[in-house]
Amino acid sequence: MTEQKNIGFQDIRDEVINRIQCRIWPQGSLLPTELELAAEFGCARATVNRALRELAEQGIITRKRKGGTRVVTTPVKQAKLPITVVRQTIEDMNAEYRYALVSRTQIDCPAWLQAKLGLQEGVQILHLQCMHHADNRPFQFEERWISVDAVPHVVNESFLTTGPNEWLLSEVPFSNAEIAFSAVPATGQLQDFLSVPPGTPLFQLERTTWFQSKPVTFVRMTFHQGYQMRTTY
Amino acid sequence: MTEQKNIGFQDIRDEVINRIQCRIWPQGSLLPTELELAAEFGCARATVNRALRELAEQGIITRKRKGGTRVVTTPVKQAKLPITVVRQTIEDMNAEYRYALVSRTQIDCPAWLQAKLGLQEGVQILHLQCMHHADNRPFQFEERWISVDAVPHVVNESFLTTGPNEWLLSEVPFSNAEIAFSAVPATGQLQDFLSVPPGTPLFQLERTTWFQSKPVTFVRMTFHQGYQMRTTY
DNA sequence: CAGTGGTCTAGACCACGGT
DNA sequence: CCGTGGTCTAGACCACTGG
Repeated sequence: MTEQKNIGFQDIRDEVINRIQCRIWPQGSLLPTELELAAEFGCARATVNRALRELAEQGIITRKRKGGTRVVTTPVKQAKLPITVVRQTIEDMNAEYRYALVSRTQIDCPAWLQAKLGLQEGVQILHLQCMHHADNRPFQFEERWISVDAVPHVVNESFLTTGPNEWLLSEVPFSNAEIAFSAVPATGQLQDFLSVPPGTPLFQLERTTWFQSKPVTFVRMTFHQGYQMRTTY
Repeated sequence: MTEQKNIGFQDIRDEVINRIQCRIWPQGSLLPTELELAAEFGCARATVNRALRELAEQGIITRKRKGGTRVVTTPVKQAKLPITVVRQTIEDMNAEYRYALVSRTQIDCPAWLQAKLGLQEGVQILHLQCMHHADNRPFQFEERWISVDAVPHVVNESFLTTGPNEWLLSEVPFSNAEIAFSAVPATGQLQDFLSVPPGTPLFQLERTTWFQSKPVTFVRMTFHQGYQMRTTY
């Protein structure tokens, strides 16, 4: 007796993936309807729906009312990359984390930042520079601008012992952001703080953050020489 | 009469997000059970379940049987970044795409690649070098190694007019991959093909791809000076 | 052991959009 | 128009896990 467990939505999902990979359902082709699949697998339509909805979220198939379900022709893979705080990243490497505040000044919003964040004129900005070390070696130089208007009590924070990254995370959680990765040459402060010769290629991450449609902060994080950001899909 | 439409799972999801942002349910706190929420919103438990499941996938809450649903303390944001073919990227910029094959050789698998892909000894590898141009300016230099064992008929492909990226996408769709981003200096061929002075910082993406647990290809894509990869969350 | 989320069902109604 | 997916319901059973 081959015991047949009840079919679950995961079984259906895996079987659909399999049939697509085996070209039983080639790229661009039309899949059976939910009702037909439910009949084939001997389960409720809701179960098939859940399986196919998940695959649609992953971008493997597209679904249209009345149009049916199709295998996409040019899959657009979505790499999910977890954005954690630096301390986490470093501790995950089993290295000792050390934080240091470099500078902290309150300024009028410079024009370039005004434009980037879409702010009014004359807004006050808290400008911070920080260093993050791993096992006493430079790991990341962080330069950050925070809108005092968006987070008024930021002015009461010294940021001497805790980085702005972690403070903002608990203060303004679940915000939205735009991220840009690039390669930049080590110049000015970067040379000194990251201990590299001028012109050294460095990996840089810029992020603009909003909370409920209100600009909160812009940050530029530059990593040590040779840093790699990794992910999977 | 304030007409009250039926509550949908999206309404519940948005309301939960709102309550979390307003600190009605602070970080780390316990949410009501699905049954309680269903009663409050006047809908079925399945509807609440769908809403909360979605938030759990986004990493905003964590759910445990018997343990209940909690707001996470340190949200780990997941940036989704769409991986498309270069041609698509360029055409989306309204630029003219041009592809050129630089070299194509079949070789014994070098030791470093063997280790990286976990291949046997003496495996045959097709080694390709290609250039991708946008409006006749260098955009990306692509260096690729393909396992002949995994995709035997790759040897019949000249890759004179179509890049290996697009060919593999239609040949081995829906594969898994590991990705690494970094900043590298322009050296050797990179200087020439990307028309930059030696040492120029360049953004580089390396990707190893598997199909059904079998290593297929390793690719190193180096972008033109100043390239930025962007995403959102 | 008992409470909570995880999943499935059979049925229903609706919204979109191709024919 | 009418077929397809999108969603909701009321109920059920199960699996995990905290007390």
